Amino acid sequence: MATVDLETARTAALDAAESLFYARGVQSVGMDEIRSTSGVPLKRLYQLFPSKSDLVEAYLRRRDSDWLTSLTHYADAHADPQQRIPAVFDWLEQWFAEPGFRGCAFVNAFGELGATSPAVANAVADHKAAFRHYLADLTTTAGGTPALAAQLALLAEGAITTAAITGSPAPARQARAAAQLLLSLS
Amino acid sequence: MATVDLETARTAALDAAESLFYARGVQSVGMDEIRSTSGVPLKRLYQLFPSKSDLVEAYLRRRDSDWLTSLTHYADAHADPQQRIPAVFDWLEQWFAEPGFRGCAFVNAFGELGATSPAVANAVADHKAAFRHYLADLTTTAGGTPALAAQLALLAEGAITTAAITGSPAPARQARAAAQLLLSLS
DNA sequence: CGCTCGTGAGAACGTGCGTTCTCACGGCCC
DNA sequence: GGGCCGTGAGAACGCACGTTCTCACGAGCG
Repeated sequence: MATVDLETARTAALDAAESLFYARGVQSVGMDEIRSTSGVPLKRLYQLFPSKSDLVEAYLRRRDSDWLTSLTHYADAHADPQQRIPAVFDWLEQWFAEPGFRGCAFVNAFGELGATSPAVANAVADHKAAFRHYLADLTTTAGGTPALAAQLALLAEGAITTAAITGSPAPARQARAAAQLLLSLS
Repeated sequence: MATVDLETARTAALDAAESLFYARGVQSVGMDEIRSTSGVPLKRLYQLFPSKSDLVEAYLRRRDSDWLTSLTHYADAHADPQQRIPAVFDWLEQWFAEPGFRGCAFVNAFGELGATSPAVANAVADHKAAFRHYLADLTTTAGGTPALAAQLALLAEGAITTAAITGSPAPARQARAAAQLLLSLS
């Protein structure tokens, strides 16, 4: 029966979309390449995602949840709330050092499509809001103010962008040091 | 004589390219729209810029120099070196509040084309390096270390991205406050 | 005055790609 | 076993757009 693999097909499509869109940008990847990479025939691709924009949005939504899940698992593993914030930057450093790292998928998508697609702009805004929200939780748990949390978010954001453009994971350590300093003042 | 307006045509073309590319992204603006907006006929556009990629690169190069010139004029107007660094963030805040602000043109271009065009990736890297270099000058003049300069750059970078995505100029003030704190520790 | 050469306006060409259509195939139900 | 329906593979369509070509025009020169 075919309906069985509907979910697997969806996963395969999203896997292909994620690796291709992230590596090369949305507009330089055609639906045909999604098809050949995923093995999901075009017809079913369009059953699952009525248009390319739908696939793009689903890609962003899934990546949002995966990314944040991975980060929170890593940081929350530290029992001491004071150590969870530096751990965020450690996690970033590992991410930056991964082969194929090319910055924040959401920032990239925003630059590419934010001006022409409100759906993309919203997905990006939601992702960043979720990240700031998580950081705010960590910060208040560690005894910091919301203002500090906002500053830590800026450091992380700047580190991601700078690491992408320079191709070096060093910004993670610089941001971590600044975060520690700001944290120690509160 | 036609050769007279070669420079004016070039300027008009770059003006149109800048406003259109920045507002909507490179790939959603066609050469024909550059033509109609600038008034420069297609033939001459292709004399000035043999391909769209050349126009894109020229757009980035000119914006790099204009952007940095505007920033340095603003910050260097402050006699006290200690005040120049906060002034950078004041300048950012004014920029963020401008109508049509849509983040850093270079970060946007990187997300759109960085993976497929080395020329764009290089232009972006050069721009960010120039910015960091300027900030490093300001920082050492104010008695800070290179490490501090790097952290200030991350704050600025994060503020730009966050302001773009949230549509609010508030990140400039948050980054300014963090910068002042870090500066006061050195 | 006629010839030439560069220009401007816009048509035309080629390609890439999002989306849809064709058609033969293979299970499933009566 | 025979019609029916969904499937897979891929061709086909339509459009957008980068790039080039056509052609009529007007200035400069012998």
